[in-house]
Amino acid sequence: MLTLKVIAENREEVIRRLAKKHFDAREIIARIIGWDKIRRESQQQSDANLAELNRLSKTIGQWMKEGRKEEAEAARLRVAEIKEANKKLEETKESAEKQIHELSVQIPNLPHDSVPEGSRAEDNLIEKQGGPHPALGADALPHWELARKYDLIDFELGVKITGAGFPVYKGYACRLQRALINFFLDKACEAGYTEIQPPYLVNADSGYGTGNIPDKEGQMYYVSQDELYLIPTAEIPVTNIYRDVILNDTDLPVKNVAYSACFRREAGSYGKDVRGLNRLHQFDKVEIVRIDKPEHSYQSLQEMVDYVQSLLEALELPWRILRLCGGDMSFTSALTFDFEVYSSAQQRWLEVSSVSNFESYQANRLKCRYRDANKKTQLCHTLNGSALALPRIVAALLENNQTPDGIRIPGALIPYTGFDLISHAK
RNA sequence: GGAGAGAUGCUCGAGUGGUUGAAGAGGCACGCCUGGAAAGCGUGUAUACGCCUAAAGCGUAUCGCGGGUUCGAAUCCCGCUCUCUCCGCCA
Repeated sequence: MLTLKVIAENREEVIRRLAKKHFDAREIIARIIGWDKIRRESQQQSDANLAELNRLSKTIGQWMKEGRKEEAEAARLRVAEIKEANKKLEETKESAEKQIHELSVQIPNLPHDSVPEGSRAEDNLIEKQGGPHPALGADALPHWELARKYDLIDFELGVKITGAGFPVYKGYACRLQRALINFFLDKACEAGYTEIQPPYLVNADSGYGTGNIPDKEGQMYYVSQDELYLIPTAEIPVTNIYRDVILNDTDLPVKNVAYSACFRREAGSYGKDVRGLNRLHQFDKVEIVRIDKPEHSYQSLQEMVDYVQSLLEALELPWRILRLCGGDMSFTSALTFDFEVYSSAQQRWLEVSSVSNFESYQANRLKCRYRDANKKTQLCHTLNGSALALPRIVAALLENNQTPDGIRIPGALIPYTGFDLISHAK
């Protein structure tokens, strides 16, 4: 969330910038500032009272020793009075703090100045594109047909065991997935990321820290017996490593990478969007996370974008990078680049990665700070990106690389798969 | 799951009702010393909020978390969480 300081000191600018996200912040900010006034006033009075109380307590102790009973008794009565008066003040202060907090979490992050205007996915800006587009015949099959043809993925079996959106991978598909995970992890380690294996279930504090709670609470599976959430992305546990942590400026940028299974309820999705591997309740993903100094975070973002691009090029897939418009960005992001891969048989672009700079928005919730060169603590910037999510990569690999002889494996993956062609069920 | 013990600052560790934000040691930083280093000596070493334009300074809160007793709580009482040990179970 935005800091109170930013909201209060740059009121008009905040309102102006949030308009790009189609969020009218005027009223909510006015309310926050109103509560802040109440908060300050009640704290000032309350602190003054407590100061007197502390003074009196010490004096009473002194007087008791000296045997000045009557004076001590009078002071004791005075303390009771102050305490009674302070009760109300503290209640006022606490409720003001609560209001400020509840209102603050409703305000999305400020979009970066370079975020394009727009409200829908069509308004996103195509930043860059590349990769080979295969020339497929009219008889090209979508990946769910290929999955059946080569007995790679059994969607119906998943329905039987669990439900829709939980496919069962078999044989070559499993090898391909393991290959991709290892390939992505190896590449990230080569690029200087430290590998993390995080828990797949997180508590509410962690969900809150990254902004998934309360905003996207309904998208997470919840284990009520233990009050834990299944992670929709490794971003949550990995970023929360740094919750309530003060880093040294020499530690930054922190660069972590984690593979995890991801679980998403995807409530409200339907139609061709969810066909085959396009949208699943459980999938695998390798995620990169960075914690950085504010002045360096946009360079980090660029490095992450370049890195993800290099993965797609190594996989020889047709890709494009979108700079998301204000209306299509997430609540918590300041600048997001989406990566899409062209799924040639479906003839549509599939999102395979989303790389974002959250600036200090998450860090403020996480209380993730660092000590700068002047030993002052200030909020870090957090960034993350998929590098990469598997299912749509698998879909695109199957579709784009289909040949009459079978499905060709890109060269970079062959050392990991141990085969270069999927030509029959296995 | 059952029984017991514990949770103090960057770390270890003292503290069982009164200038204790907290002894002592270690670590770290800076300074002195040295040709250089080590040793030694000295100084410093939490966070949040509020007051102040800012700094300095001052006030308040914080000794796992929440509540209570008391003029006064790290210290007493209650609840919760977590950690450790033993038993049970188990990849």
